[in-house]
Formats: sequence, structure tokens, C-alpha cells
Amino acid sequence: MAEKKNDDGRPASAWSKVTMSDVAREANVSTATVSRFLDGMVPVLEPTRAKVMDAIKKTGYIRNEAATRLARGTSDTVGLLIRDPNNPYYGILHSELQLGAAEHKLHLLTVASPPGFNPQTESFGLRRLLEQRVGGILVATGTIAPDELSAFVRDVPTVVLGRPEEHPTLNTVSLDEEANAKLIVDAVLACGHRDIVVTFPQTNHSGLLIEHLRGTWLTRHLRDGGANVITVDTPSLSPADLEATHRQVVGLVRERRVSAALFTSDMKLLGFLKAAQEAGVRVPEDVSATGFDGLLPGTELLGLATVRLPVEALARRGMEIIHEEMVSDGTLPVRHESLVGSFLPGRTLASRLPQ
Amino acid sequence: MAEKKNDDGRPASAWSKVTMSDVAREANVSTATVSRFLDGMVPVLEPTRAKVMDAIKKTGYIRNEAATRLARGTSDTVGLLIRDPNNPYYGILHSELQLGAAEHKLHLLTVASPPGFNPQTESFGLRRLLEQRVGGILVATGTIAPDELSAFVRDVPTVVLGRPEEHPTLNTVSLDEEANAKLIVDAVLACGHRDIVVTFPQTNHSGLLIEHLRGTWLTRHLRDGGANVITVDTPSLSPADLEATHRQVVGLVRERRVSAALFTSDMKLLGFLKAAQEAGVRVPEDVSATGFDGLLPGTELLGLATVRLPVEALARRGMEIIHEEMVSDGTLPVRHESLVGSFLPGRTLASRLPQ
DNA sequence: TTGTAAGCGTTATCAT
DNA sequence: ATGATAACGCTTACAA
Repeated sequence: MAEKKNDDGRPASAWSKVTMSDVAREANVSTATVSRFLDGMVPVLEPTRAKVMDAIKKTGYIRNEAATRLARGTSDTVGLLIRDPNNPYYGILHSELQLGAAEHKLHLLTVASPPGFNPQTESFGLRRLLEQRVGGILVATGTIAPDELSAFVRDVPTVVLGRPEEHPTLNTVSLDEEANAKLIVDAVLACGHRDIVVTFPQTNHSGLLIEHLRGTWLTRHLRDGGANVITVDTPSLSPADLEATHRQVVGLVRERRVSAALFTSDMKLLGFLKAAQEAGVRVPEDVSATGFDGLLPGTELLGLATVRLPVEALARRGMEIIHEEMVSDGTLPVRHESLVGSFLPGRTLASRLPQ
Repeated sequence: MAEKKNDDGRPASAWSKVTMSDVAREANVSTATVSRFLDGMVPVLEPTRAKVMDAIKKTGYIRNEAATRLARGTSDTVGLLIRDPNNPYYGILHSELQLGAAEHKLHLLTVASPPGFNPQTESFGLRRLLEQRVGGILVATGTIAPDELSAFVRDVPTVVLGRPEEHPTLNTVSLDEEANAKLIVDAVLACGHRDIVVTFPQTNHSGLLIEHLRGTWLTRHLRDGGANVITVDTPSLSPADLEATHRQVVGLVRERRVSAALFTSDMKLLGFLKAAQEAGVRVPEDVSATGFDGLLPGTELLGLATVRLPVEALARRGMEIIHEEMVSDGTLPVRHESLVGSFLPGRTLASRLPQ
């Protein structure tokens, strides 16, 4: 079976060319019958079923999705454009989306944009998804401009996941950075801290946008709560900048000017923990510290006090919405939803010791 | 533009149906010319180029890959079947493969098998990739049986990534667990440790196969090096089992029966570090500890002594091989390669103190 | 219930 | 260099 049949002079494809007609011939039925059998929505007489099944098994037939999509014009595959798979956030998101897709009997096809901020690369990824003629598109990526996106996806159901902005024509499910920041702040204030340092990128550089937002909200909420806040700028992710930040924070702790340090990601918190340890500053005895994310493998092991982002819910809602859009032929209203995480207590945050 | 044109009674697809003929009409050329322009391999006169480009821009045309693949019979897209994206190892692998694909001017289409060991789910994923008629397949997943795989992919270039076994008809690029274990053992012995506990799953359960292998090699190399090895069985990943393991190890340390503890993954190491801390056992003062992987975000921050798996090289070789297979029409010999990682020094491993 | 045949959107061959 | 046109493998009215 599946013999190379390039006697006809056509270029030998790498592919075994067992097609639906091969199956049909083998089973002494028409391709239409095979198609119906495969589709399952149209009744097929039992003896015929059996013949077809045998033929499929015997020939090792595998349906050609490209032809199917072409003929059908629609597809129950949803395309996922995802940022950097090497990142716990996107990893979990990807994983949960896969689960959600299965629940809705949808297929998920993923295109990852390689690391390194590059809106253009992401456009290519998006285009490739569109070329697949997927039935819907999920965008979980930082840098592609919403306007460009909305122009691209004019005709296919689309949901943007986890971006802080809303767009008039794009469905979005996002993370409520304000509320999440509030969770941290409430916990910190409840521990009696009043003199607090917040470190974050003070400019809203692309790629640092979210951390900028978080830092801004942390600061605002703290001040609203009556705390005395010192901010330290962390302009980039470069080791030099991070080290400078740590030095400043350690300095503030030594001078007893702060009793808590707030960071805008768990990686940042982790970095500080290490720097503190090396500098002989104890956490939480000398200073409490909090992060943001709750997604790092081992977060609980390490006892990080942080906000756990609701990635699972993000994925679930995103998939639900895309599903609704895909089944409804009518045009649903554009939706904007926002999700709040939960505070994750940890050993790095303790009540302020009476001094 | 892109008006819904279902006056013809056909079901309105969610898709804007701007096709190549629309572009051709707009540009007053034939579809063949548009196709050639898009392909880029056949010269097209400048004035024509301009017309076509304009028409494409004006209509917002996006090529239908399904039709392309159907017509061409081959594709420069390689399908990736990947295990659980929510796992640093697979995350990095995915990321690096994406990079490698770009280098070879290949496209990468990913299907993730949702978490939870389920060979059948993985078969579905594989089938879906085959249905796409991708030009090559990369399998980075634990549980699918090689034999089933080889039957499936009889006619499409395939490379299996990171599985410890070889298969007569399947290309594989794997991790040299024996050599990696040796790296750890050499470092530990060089630090003067002679009484050592190794914890690992003693049965080669599916999914724990690799850790079983690592533990076995660690033990063997240690004994070959003259060390006195105690093994502790960690039959599963359940919290109860892990806790029991930690308790045993802590006990051995307190009794001064061992000066080093070896774990078969960094997560396990992390778990032990926490348990040790809670039990008042200091690392590395009371006991040195090593892990395996080197992929956890923050590995260096935490100072884990471990083996860094060569995931980047794994991805690069895998992509190179699949590329070669895809361009060569002839049948290349089946290849089996094996990659060694590098030892990552860390604070959790120190010279044995003279007691 | 099953078969026939006309597309689906591209590519590629063969003329021109 | 460009234009007709026959595949490519499958779905789906429409007939039987």
C-alpha cells in the first residue's frame, strides 16, 4: 500500500498519496460516502461503514486538512499567536488554552513569535495564522499594535489576551492591573508597613509597559492608603540596572527608611532576594518584599508573597469568547473583560516588627 | 472592499472571500501572474509587479495556505508536537525551535498535547499535524510509543527530540543522560564527598522514565568513583511521597551518614531546599545538594548546582536534521545523535567540611 | 442511503 | 513574460 506512484511523471512528493479516492475504490463506494462517513453527521448504512472503515485501515488513509478547509471554507481550528514560549506566563497560558480548546471541541494551532521585541515578526506570525484560514484567532503577545491587528483581522473572530488596553473593534480579556496592585498593597498595609519602596520602570517603554503600570498602581494605592512611598526607577532589565536598583533598596533598608520593598515581577523579587542575602539583609526580618505573577515554578517553595495572575481564567474566558464568536454567524458586540488575581501569602512578607 | 457577496445563495463564510482572482481582476492580469509574483521565483515585469502589488494592497488579499498546500503538494511548514508548554524545558525548546525554523526559512506550526499523561491525546495531536500535510514533523513529547509513531509518520520526515531511546526508523536527537550524570558526579566527588544519598524513582514508570534513568546513572557513576551511596525511592510526584523523601534525607544528614544529596530535577532540589530550611538543616553547610536541568527561571539567582541541559543545541540539531530531510528527496540514513550538557556550579554544592 | 459532479483557491504546464 | 487551464483532495447540492 501507499506505493510511490510517480510513473505518471509527476514529481514524487515526500507524501504518501493515499487519498480519499483510494479509500473509496478499496471500499467500492464513492468518495462522497467516504466523506460522509468521516464527517459523521450523515447516516451511513452499517455494511458500508464497515467497508469504509476497513479500507481506511488498510490504506492508512489520513485526511488532508488543507483540502477539507478549502472545500468547507471554514474550520474549527483556532490559531494562537503567542509571545515567547520561554516564559512561565505564556507557558501556562498556552497550556490552559490547549485544555480550553479541547473542551469546546476546537483545535488549537500555535505560532510563536521568537523572543526579542519585534512587532514585525509578530505581524508575520499573525499573517501566517490568517493564511491557514483558521476559524478564529487568539492573540497573546505584547508588542503588536492593536490598530494593525484590527486591520488584519477584520473578518475573523479575534480575541486579544492580557493586554492592558481596550480597542473599539477588538475583543479583549485582560488583567486588571489596578485591582491586582490593590491586593498587594492591602496585604502590605495590613502588615503594618508604612515606609515602603516601590521599584519599577518609570517610563512606559514597550515591553516594560505592564511593569510600569503595576508600579504606578502600587504607588498610587499605597499613597491613597496613607503610606510614605519612595520610588526607585528600574529603566531596563539589564543586569547593571537591576544591580543598581538592589543597591539602592538595600541602602534604604540599612538606613531604616523603609520596612518593605515592592517589586513588579517575581523575577525581580527573586533577584532582590539574592542581592539581599549577599548583602546580609534578611527577608523578612529586616525588610518585607513582594513580587507579582505567582507563576514561577517553585513560587510556593520559595515562599514568595505575590499576586497570582488568573491565567487559567484568562485562557478559559478567551476560549469561550472565541467559541461564541465562531458559532454565531451574527455579529456579537465587542467585549472587554478584565480579570483579577488573588493574593498569595508568602514568607517574604511579614508584619513590621516593632522597632 | 471585501463586501459580503452571498447573493449567490452560498452560506456566508465568516471569511472575507478576497481571492487571487479578485486581485488578478483588479490588476488586469491572470491569476497565474499573481501567483508567480507571490512566489517570487519567476521574473515578472516591473509594470506588472506594480499593478499586482497595488491590487493586493487595495483588496487586502491574504493568500490561502490551504489552497497553496493542496496545489503544491508540499509545504515548508514543519509541525511540532510538544508536551506540556507549562514546563520550562518544553518552553525553552519551543522557543529555540521557533528561532531555528526562522533560520532555515521554515515555518513552525505547533500542536501542544495538554498536560496529563495520555498517549492517546498525543496521537490525536500527531494526527492533526499529519492532516495539515506539513513538510516535516518534530516530536518533543514523552509518552507516545515510538512504534506507533514510526507507523504514523512513514512518509514524512520526522525527528524525535529528547527521548532516551533510539528507534531503527526514526531520527532522534537525545540527551546523553549518562554523560550528564557523570558531570554532576565528578563535581560532587571533586568536592570531597564520599557519603552520598541519591533520591529518584526506582521504577521506570512512564513519565518518570528520565528521572529513573538519571538516578540510576548517578548511582552507578558514584559507586564507580568509590563513593558510598544510599538510595531513596521517590515513587511519584505526590506531595506525600516528596515529603517522605525529604524526611529521610534530613534524617540521614542529621545522623551524619551523608554529606551530599543528589536530586534528579531542579524542582526536586528546590523542594528539598525548602524542607531543609524548615528542618533547620543548612545547605551547603550541613549538606551539599545538586539538581538536574538548569532551566528553571532564577536557577542562577538561587545558586542551584546542577547540570544545564543543552536544550538550545537539541533544538538546533533537530531543526537542521528536519531541514536536510525536507530538502533531500533521496532517503538519508536514519540518524541518532546525543547531546551532553554542562555543569552549572552553584552555592548548594560546597567542599565537604572536615568534620 | 448512495452516487455524480461542480466547485473551493492555488500552482504549474503548456501555449503564446 | 504572460495567459489559459488542468490538476490538487475534499465537500456538498442535486439526482437517483
